[in-house]
Amino acid sequence: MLLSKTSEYGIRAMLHLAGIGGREYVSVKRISETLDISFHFLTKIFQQLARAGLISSYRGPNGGVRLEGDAKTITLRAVVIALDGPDLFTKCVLGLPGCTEDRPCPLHDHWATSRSEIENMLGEKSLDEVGQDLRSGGYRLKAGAEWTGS
Amino acid sequence: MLLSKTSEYGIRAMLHLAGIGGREYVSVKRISETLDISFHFLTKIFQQLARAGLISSYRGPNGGVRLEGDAKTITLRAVVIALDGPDLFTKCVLGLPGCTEDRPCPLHDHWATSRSEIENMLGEKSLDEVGQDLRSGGYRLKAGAEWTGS
DNA sequence: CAGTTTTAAGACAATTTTATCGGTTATGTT
DNA sequence: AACATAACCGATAAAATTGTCTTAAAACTG
Repeated sequence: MLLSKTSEYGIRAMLHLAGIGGREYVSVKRISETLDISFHFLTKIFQQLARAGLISSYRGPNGGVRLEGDAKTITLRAVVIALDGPDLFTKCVLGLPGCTEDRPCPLHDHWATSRSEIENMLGEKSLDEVGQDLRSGGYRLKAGAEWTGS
Repeated sequence: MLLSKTSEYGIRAMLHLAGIGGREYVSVKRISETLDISFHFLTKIFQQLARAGLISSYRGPNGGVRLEGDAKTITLRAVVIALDGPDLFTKCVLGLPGCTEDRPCPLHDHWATSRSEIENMLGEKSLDEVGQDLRSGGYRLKAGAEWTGS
């Protein structure tokens, strides 16, 4: 599995926020119900994202979470790094410590290519852009739903 | 993490066998010591690979495991599928069931590209070819070793 | 101020993955 | 036949991941 459940949920939630657009706070409860994700688990995920500075949160009535700063500058790559850590983009595919150009594993170069392909996929598009895709319709963020942009 | 520990170990062990070349049986104990992998764990991995038909095994003195059939036809893709299952090559990157062209997640197309890149990396080269690379030197399969082809 | 809504945070439980251990069975050697 | 080697197999344990619950703390409402 490429991504942990934590990252899967986190990405879906962040894309959902991007799809909504706007700067209002959205309650985690609401998001968890819309996307069919465990509320308490999602809460923790947002706490991590808040510590990483990717969202801000607000307590009390009409509180919730929202994308922090400019959605144009947030990438999925940053979300994955905040939740799963940077291993996917840095570690040897065979788990060998100190796998470098000098002392490579047999897959070193090949994996470097695949990895940058993945890094591109997650890093080239901003959350804002994907949000626009979502609003244009035709995409979904949960099982069985046609669209979950809002 | 792209691959499970099981697959990481399995690939390293299979590449090791390919690097040795030849048709003799090599004991799992010996392999586990050479590659610094838990013996009992590696035993189980080879059992899975045997059930998948990628290796054959032989009990008793001078027994062990060896690549089954022609090393030219075995790919790392087959090893990963035997150990981790086909999910990496089939499932939605966000874990959404039924994510298809018709009803895609926002990453569907992008992931399809990255995925086939990975599938290529693991599927285009045979174990035999990587084995030759190993014998030519300069690669390693364990932490801290210069070369573990034999 | 009391009560409600909502995130924050930590403890706890379940599940999956990773790893270890011990005994059994097959095979070869003496 | 007795012994050594080595894969096979099931049970167990440790660790990481995933998920749940409970209590706090903050913010609003009346």
